[in-house]
Amino acid sequence: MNNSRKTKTVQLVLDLFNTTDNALSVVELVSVFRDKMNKTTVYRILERLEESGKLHSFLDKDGLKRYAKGNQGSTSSKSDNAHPHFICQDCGISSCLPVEVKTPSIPKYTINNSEHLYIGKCNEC
Amino acid sequence: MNNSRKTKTVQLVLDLFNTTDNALSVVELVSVFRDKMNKTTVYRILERLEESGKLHSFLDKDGLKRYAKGNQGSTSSKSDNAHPHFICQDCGISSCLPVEVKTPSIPKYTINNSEHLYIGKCNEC
DNA sequence: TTTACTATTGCAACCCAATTGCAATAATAT
DNA sequence: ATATTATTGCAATTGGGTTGCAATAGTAAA
Repeated sequence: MNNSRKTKTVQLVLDLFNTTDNALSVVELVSVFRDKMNKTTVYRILERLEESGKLHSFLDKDGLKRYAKGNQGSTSSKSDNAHPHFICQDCGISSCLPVEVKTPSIPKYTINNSEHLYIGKCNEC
Repeated sequence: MNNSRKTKTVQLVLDLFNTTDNALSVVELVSVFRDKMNKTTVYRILERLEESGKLHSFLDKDGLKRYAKGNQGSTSSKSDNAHPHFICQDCGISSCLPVEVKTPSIPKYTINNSEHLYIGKCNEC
């Protein structure tokens, strides 16, 4: 049996992520859905969509949580398919970069996971 | 003239950072200096030490601000001397990794700054 | 020294992203 | 239809971080 229910609110969130590949901050999402659902609901839906691998998340340079399409792990091998995230210092748009990131091996350290954030200017700015 | 004053509180903070190369979270520092100075003072001293290049900071994977010795920029060429930061998933210890990080060039994107965080196990754990 | 100037600090209040408890609601299986 | 329970709304709370302002204490000049 499948535990997840197809609610209208979840569908709204999925619909939005089907229109963009950008990484959207929870703050934005809460605002976007201001009239459609409760703030707490937004947080919880995103949480579930990440757990099920439909979205992945990271913290941007302001410590705000952002979500984007796709699965970046939740499985053991999170570092295998790690990709950098970009955020434009001018317009604030954020996206996943389709680039391989190779984790350096450090003596005496085991690295299981990595986060890479690039700050700069996008092609629009 | 030098604008910065040698206060007892600043000296306490500097003394602590002279005993370790680790990256300490502000939360830890506020707790450590609980009886010596006010929370706000800790925040402001760290801010000033970073401005003057004696410390540098980053956000860890929980979004907590951490400070460690050294200058990671504040000048224009922040990405030039960027180094990754490590945090142990077991004991929580965090440190700067003495490794070069090369920023990939992405078509149509200008990257001015980058943050790299590795999560894993330190040699103690 | 003593005085004047102002950087620094302490305190209380505040900001805001994120979380929690719980009752009400609405999917889904039978 | 009905029972079950995942999901939601709401209000309150948590916690890292910030701000305003008066009091305090370095520091330079007299």
